[in-house]
Amino acid sequence: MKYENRKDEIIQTAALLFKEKGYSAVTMRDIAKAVGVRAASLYNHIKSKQEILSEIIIALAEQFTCGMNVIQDAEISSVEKLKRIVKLHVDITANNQNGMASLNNDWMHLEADLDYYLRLRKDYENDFRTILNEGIAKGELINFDSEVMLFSILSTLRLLYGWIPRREELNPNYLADKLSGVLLEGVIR
Amino acid sequence: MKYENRKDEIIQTAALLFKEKGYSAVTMRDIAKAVGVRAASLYNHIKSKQEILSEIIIALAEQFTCGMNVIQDAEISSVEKLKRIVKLHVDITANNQNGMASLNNDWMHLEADLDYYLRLRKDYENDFRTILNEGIAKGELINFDSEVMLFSILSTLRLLYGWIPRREELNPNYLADKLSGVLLEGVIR
DNA sequence: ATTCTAAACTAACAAGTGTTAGTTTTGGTA
DNA sequence: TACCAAAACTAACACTTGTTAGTTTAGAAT
Repeated sequence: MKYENRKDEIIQTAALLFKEKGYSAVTMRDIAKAVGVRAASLYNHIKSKQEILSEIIIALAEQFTCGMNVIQDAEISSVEKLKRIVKLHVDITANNQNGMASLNNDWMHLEADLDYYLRLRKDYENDFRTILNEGIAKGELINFDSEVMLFSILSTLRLLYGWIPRREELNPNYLADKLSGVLLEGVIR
Repeated sequence: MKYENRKDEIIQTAALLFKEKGYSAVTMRDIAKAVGVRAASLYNHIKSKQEILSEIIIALAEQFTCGMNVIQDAEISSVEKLKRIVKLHVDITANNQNGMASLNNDWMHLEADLDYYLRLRKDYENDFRTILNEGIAKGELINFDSEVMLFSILSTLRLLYGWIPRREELNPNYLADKLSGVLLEGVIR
């Protein structure tokens, strides 16, 4: 059972098209054709093109917020928290590669939900920053510029969506492990 | 002297708008208004909207190709080559933040030059891969999955464009140094 | 068999798209 | 001053956009 219902089918189909061409370049007629229906029929299930984008992005942003809250409250080392963040990104991305493209590239086309999205993203980044600074303070992490560390790790995790699909043979646990290794331990012997 | 001529002004202005909303969401009338002119007047300087995108992306792609060729031919260690790649990205991005957004997000809207762009990108990635594999073979780099290493480093470098502008106080040498540190040596003490 | 509702359809809209044709303005050179 | 080309302008084009109105179809419940 690939889709829960027609609305879900429309949203998932749209997410695929948004990933390939971006939100603005995809028309309601494109989505309709991919679903096998006329453009006007889409409006029996969704309110607007905007609503499709919002449902894709907000659902994902809330998954990240939720996952981060769990990690933050766990009583584990800072390094372990970083590993769980990597795992969080790998898991969410593996389950929704197409939607992650919209989250990364089309968030600025949100209208009603733009402020809400920006708040979620800012909070997420602040939580991430806090974990890094705690790790530095406790001596678990090298005392590099924590902004550079945040940017470096997060940008890799953000582009996972365009990379995972090409290596479907990999299971998420293996990938999260390897990625944690490279991101946290570096590449120099 | 900010612009070489009016064509250059149009292209740089367009690049800024493309970064903010994406190629497809920016209209010729948007570009014209930002330049301070009517849309039809743009066509005295450029052939089409497509041409603007091509000039932005291809110029940058060729800079990377050129830079990579120099690095590849240098007689230096693999680690030193990686550091020079980081510097290459920092320098090009610092000089063209807006254009880098198009290179990353709007390349799929290229038409005539799409194949050429894809070839340049593929060659660049292959050269990068070769440097990593040589480093592993010579024992300079940890024997991690080289595809994971390639993805991890390159994805960070690709998103520099959205991050550099927020820290204009940093000079490129300092940033390249810090970034090389985190990317190559990791963050764990 | 009849009813009814969800969901498909056709047709059309007003606004916006990239681009062209033809005309006027501008500012340096003869 | 007269000229001329570069570059601005106005007006319009053919087409595409998201969306709505009104109608028909399909299939489950009575």
